[in-house]
Amino acid sequence: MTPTPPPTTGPVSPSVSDAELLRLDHQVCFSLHAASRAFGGVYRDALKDLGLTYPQYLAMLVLWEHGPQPVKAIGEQLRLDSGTLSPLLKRLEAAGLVRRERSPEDERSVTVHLTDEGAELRERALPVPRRILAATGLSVEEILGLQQLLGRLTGALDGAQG
Amino acid sequence: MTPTPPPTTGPVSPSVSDAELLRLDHQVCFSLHAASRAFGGVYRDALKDLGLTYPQYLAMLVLWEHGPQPVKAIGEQLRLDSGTLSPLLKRLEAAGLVRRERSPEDERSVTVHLTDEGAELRERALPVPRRILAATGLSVEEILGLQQLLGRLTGALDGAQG
DNA sequence: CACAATCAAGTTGTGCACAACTGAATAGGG
DNA sequence: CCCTATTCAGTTGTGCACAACTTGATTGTG
Repeated sequence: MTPTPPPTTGPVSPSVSDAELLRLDHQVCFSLHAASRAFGGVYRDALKDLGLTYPQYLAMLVLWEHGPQPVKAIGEQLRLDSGTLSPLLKRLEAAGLVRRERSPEDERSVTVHLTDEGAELRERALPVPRRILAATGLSVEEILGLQQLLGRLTGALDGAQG
Repeated sequence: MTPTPPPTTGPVSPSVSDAELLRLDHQVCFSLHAASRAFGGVYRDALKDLGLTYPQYLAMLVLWEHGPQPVKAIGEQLRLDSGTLSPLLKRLEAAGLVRRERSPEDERSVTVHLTDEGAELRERALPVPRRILAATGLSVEEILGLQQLLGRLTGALDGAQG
């Protein structure tokens, strides 16, 4: 019955129709979107006691792991620009967790430091990941596989546009 | 003050320290977050010509697939509440793609219909998924596997809290 | 019937994401 | 040395996500 639908583009099996892809696509993009927001919900609960949002927690992870660094470096690790980071870091500063200082060598740059309070918060954050990992219901192996696949995916998508 | 590493939860290998998990966790949550946003960027490009954002496209997919339905039903399929959907649908209505009508049977409910213009937009959206799929650099099999894993993940996370 | 509980959609307020832009500082080329 | 281009952080504006709340309709129970 199929008079061979148009072989529009390269690597994708051309035996699948556009109309079918519109549904498959629904599933893929939606699955990722939903998973990301479901993660956000679980983190919201886990981080409530710490007074952090999920992206604020990501920023704190960077500082806990790698110490004081400029806004730009944090942005590169989280793939966020200053339009997102500037207000986020100001909120962390208002909460007393970080300090922002103009770099003396380069007056354009602002270095973000942990305060004592911010450094101490790490202790209270330590049990969070185990809680999250348990909530995923996945094995460590599956998590690692997912991570690797997502890494490849992000690399390809970033390369395609952006 | 536990000298023994806490056997806190069940399925997670207790041989991994909290400190290591704090880094693993960084990778997992971050990978998903980054992948989701990378997807958003590619969709942004692909949907620019259609004048749709990514979440607006998701809402249109639901209407293209399943026809007119109440706001609540759309919200259940996209896992979005009225706080997100109400303004989004108002923007789609302002763009002339949908119409919203109070249901005569239940005056609380608002049914969302496609306009002719909204229905026609589907034709122009047909090539989008193939473009996205190509940008992922993944095979259809990998996509399906990812989808399935993400579905399990979302189910577990939604069950854990939310 | 009356009235409390529930339900749908919408509103408000906070925070994130990102494009487009501003302003100040620095680096580089003539 | 000057002047242009680039870089970094920040600001503005739009849209999404979600909690908490409001409003009006419906349902259920006494």
